Amino acid sequence: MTLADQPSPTPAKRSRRADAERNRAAIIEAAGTVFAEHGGAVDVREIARRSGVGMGTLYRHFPTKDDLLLTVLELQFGSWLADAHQRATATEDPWQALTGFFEQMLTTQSRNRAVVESYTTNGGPTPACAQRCHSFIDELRTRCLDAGLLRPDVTTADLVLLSGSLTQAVLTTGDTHPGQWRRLLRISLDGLSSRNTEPLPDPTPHPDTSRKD
Amino acid sequence: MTLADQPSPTPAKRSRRADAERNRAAIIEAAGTVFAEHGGAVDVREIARRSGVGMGTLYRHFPTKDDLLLTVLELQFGSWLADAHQRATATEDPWQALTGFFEQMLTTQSRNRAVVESYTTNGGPTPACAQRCHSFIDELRTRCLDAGLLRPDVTTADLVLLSGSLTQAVLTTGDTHPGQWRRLLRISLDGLSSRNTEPLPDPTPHPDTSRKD
Amino acid sequence: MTLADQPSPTPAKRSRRADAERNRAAIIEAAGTVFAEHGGAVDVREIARRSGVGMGTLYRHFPTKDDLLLTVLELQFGSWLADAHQRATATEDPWQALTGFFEQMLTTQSRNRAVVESYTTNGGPTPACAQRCHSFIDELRTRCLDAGLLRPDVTTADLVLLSGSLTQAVLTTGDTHPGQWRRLLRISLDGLSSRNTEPLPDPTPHPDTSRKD
Amino acid sequence: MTLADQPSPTPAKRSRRADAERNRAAIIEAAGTVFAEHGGAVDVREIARRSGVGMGTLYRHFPTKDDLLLTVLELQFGSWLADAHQRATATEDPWQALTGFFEQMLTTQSRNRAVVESYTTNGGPTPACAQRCHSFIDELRTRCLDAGLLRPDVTTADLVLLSGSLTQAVLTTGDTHPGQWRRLLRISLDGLSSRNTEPLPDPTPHPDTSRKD
DNA sequence: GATGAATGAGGTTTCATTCAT
DNA sequence: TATGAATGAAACCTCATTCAT
Repeated sequence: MTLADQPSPTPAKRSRRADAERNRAAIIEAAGTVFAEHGGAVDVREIARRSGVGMGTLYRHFPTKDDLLLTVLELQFGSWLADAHQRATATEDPWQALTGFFEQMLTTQSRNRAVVESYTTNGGPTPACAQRCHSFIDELRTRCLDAGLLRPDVTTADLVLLSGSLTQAVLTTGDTHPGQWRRLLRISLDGLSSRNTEPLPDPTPHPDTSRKD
Repeated sequence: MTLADQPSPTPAKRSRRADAERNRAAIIEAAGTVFAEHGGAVDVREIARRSGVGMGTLYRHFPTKDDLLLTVLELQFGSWLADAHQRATATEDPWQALTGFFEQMLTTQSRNRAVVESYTTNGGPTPACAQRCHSFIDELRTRCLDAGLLRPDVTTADLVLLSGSLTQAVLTTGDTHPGQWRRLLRISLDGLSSRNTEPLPDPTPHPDTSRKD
Repeated sequence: MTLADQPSPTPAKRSRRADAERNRAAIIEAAGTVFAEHGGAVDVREIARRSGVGMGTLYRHFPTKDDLLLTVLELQFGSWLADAHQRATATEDPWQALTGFFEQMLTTQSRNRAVVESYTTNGGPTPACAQRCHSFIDELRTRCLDAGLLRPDVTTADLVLLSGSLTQAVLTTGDTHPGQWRRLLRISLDGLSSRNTEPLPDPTPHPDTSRKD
Repeated sequence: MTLADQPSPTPAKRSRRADAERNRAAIIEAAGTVFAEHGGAVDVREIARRSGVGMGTLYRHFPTKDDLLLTVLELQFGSWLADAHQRATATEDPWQALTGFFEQMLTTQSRNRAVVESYTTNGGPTPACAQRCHSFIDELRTRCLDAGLLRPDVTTADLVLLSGSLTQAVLTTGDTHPGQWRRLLRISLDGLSSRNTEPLPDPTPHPDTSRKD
């Protein structure tokens, strides 16, 4: 594709690999779309059809439907996180970085049923993904805290939970009220700002301070 | 089969009715539990087993699995809404009423997979349910607005969306971090308070300010 | 079908069960035939077709293809062993009892691919079956030994192994040379008789008496 | 690809041939092992993997899985028979020759699932193989008969059948009771000896002397 | 009206064979 | 010519729904 393309010294073995790789990419792309549209319960055949390969090819690349789903989710998650990282690094203002992160996350994962399902079922595509996401959000949080912009007792877990929660909202309103989630995001961000001085409730509430039932 | 079969003057038809009603109730109760535990994708047989009736009986009362699911969701939703109404009426302070509403909603719908799924898929169990919920929340909003406690441009749709969004968070953390969602709720409520003066973004963004794609 | 058929006092519940039982029997019968003809690797659909039931019915009665196979084998084995027991008890002469046992076994299991496969793979349909068979053969052996008719160092394991071995021979010649296995049986029985006085080789041969490779 | 590719005066075509022959040998060797271990139902890929060639190469040499299986069986059978022949020729004592033949057969074909399967399914790898085996056994039989060591009415078919039968026994006990089949062999051989004077039953029993069923 | 067995389309996965490189 | 990815027809099994009793 680039000018530097080796015209002939490439061994034959390579060209086959390229074809397989193209198929693999097609499968992943199709699966990404289909899973996003219909969730993880779709018929595998739909993916095979959409990617233009036979069932056998699909199962050669991914030994199990679940493997395919996980691979797709991890890839989507990975590329999203990479993008998020880059944007955050490029943004001077800590609060802007945090805001931008949420914006991008919700824009990207909007309409992706499989991703939202994964949040509901496993708290994220994969434990590893969840961990990476946690680390990244922790950076954003630290930056905001150091700048005195974030409520001091907001934990990373709070922000992670907020992400998943908003993701759900985006999916819900995706088709009908496209822009509405931004309002919710603003509300949440305002609630996160250091202007709010009251401490957040203890995650493990004292039995005497909580109501009976 | 014998004459003694009808011990009371009640005609046979009526006793059938009572029996049928009891069955219907058993089915609904069992379905409520099972759908809440496993989501809408459970095997119908599990419900028949748990309710102690045969498949035929179940399908006599509910012609479709989906009918059963909807009925159950509507009933659960109805009783929840009635309770919410009563509590709200009994609460003087508008803000307390709003807060209590969210608390109760999230406490009740926590761990109910079917309800959360319904928010994701259809924005609520039923259009009718969504409408009733909307109306009720509108009342709470109006009370808070009149008392000057709520951000003036918060719409009812915003609050409804927030409900669904938080519901998701509750389900996610239900088993592992039981109390954490209360922190998220506090953050959101703080963001809703009238202390926040900046206007919320327009739900239907102007074409010139939004990006092309 | 017979005159004694109860016209009505049979409760409804019973009749359903009877139908199901008839289906179950039909499945077992069909499976018995099909497995015997084609071995354990046949398509389950063939069994469903032959028994006149749908796939679901088949899988309601037997949760797994393997369950079905095992059930069929156990039943066939059980009825065969019961018959064998009865015959042996009815036979005075110990040697005749032993002979008759082999005759009946080989006659019955002739042409049954699944049974022979089970001997090859697991040494019998089931550990339990193998055990019962072992016990029964042990009785026969003891009777012959006590009468001084059997080579004294023949073990029950030897006889069991001989059974499986001959079974194979029967299957092989079943279609082409129907009666030939009887000659083999006679040869084996002659080899088992106490006329043969030389001791049998030790099952764990001494390293010095065995050849190098 | 370069001129140096042809170090010897042999034309390129010939080196191809050599390569192809090496591949064919590798396939046969691997297939022999794999079929012996797992039987004829193994995945063809396992053979390709073990032989280090691609699927295409495999199918160029053997147009069908069954062709490969048959070829392998014939070869194994051929080399086995050649060895058997040589040993028999080298053995003076006829009875020893017969005994040695069985010993060698059972030792060699022990643990070879494909061979045993072939006996069950087709009475041997191939009609041709069966024929050659038959001829060879016939020689052994004649020698023993001439020496007056063998029961006079033992046919070659009897001995062939006995071979297949014992083969099965060997496979069955191969892993668990390695030496036991030798006891069975001894019993059979004792039954074959001319000490046994009673005539063997007629292979095609007269309808009047045989029982009705 | 109740029962639960029966149905069969549809889902995931395997594997002998072909074909583009 | 060798390669191994691609193919797709089964194979096994599930489950919403119907129906005979």
